[in-house]
Amino acid sequence: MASISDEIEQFILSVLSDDESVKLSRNDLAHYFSVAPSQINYVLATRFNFDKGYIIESKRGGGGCITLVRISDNKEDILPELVQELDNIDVLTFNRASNFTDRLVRDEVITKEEGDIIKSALSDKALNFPAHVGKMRKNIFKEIVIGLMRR
Amino acid sequence: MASISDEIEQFILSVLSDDESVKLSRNDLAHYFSVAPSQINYVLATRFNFDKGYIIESKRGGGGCITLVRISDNKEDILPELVQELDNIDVLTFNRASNFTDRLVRDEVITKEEGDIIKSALSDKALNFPAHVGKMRKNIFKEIVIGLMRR
DNA sequence: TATTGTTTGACTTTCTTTGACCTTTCGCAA
DNA sequence: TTGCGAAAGGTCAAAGAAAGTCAAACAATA
Repeated sequence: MASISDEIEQFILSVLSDDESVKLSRNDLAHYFSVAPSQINYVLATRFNFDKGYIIESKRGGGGCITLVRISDNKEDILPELVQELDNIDVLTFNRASNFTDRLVRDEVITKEEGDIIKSALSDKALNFPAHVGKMRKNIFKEIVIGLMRR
Repeated sequence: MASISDEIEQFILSVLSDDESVKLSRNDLAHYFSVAPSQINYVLATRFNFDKGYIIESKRGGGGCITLVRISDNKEDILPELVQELDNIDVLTFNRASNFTDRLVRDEVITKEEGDIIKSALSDKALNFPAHVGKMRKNIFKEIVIGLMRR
């Protein structure tokens, strides 16, 4: 017995088709399936999350919408591995972040210039604030990596 | 599903084209797009503000109009000016950081890809930690800009 | 029965759109 | 020359239009 969430999942998959991304209207979807709008969030959170290979972006307000992006798995699987690596650690030193970045440059996932930007963002100087430096740097770096995966 | 403000933005960009400035009639624009005249102000304030690299001048009364000027500083001056701007503020919202970044991309100081990395690093998601978000984002961004100056 | 997964709704946040009222400028008439 | 009215544009707050969050209620399953 398929739940309505399963149906919504199938529907979204069908409109996604072979495309790399789709724009969805949360309200329209909810209305179409006669469910609460927040159920769309539930479906996205459970069926189209990062672990399942998707990135969700959205904009609120008038003209707002949800963009669902399928992560291409063949391109660079260094990046998903890196995210997993980051998920497995609690804090990240600048040194380690720097090593990761160098590897991305060496493997031509990013340019040297882009690597430099990342190192700037993660430098001790950039993060000189009074708490949990390691955790937050990890956070930032993870976000940067996720951003790169969209290329 | 672009909002009408997005359409107006695109229209203005198209009439601006490669020119350094363009004269606009608020009333005509509003009438052309069937919106309230003040919506033109909204588009200018959100899409063509100083942070994004534009200056708005206007004259009221009969024959009055709005002049939109694309700031064209020397490329070498953009980054130092930005650092100074950052020194003058205490906190930096993501929105403002995003505007600054867009300008750097527009004026070809950085590539779009590099801009995306910066936005990732400065996103609320990346900085979701429990204290002084604004201050620290400013810090990070300043470091990124200083890093870019070394190129 | 305990746990896991689904559905709903109240409340929040963000961005857009509108309208009422204000200010500046110009041309014309007294 | 002054004053008035029309013709711009400006400001600001309220309403509207999305999407997000979170916890409680409900359902299914081990």
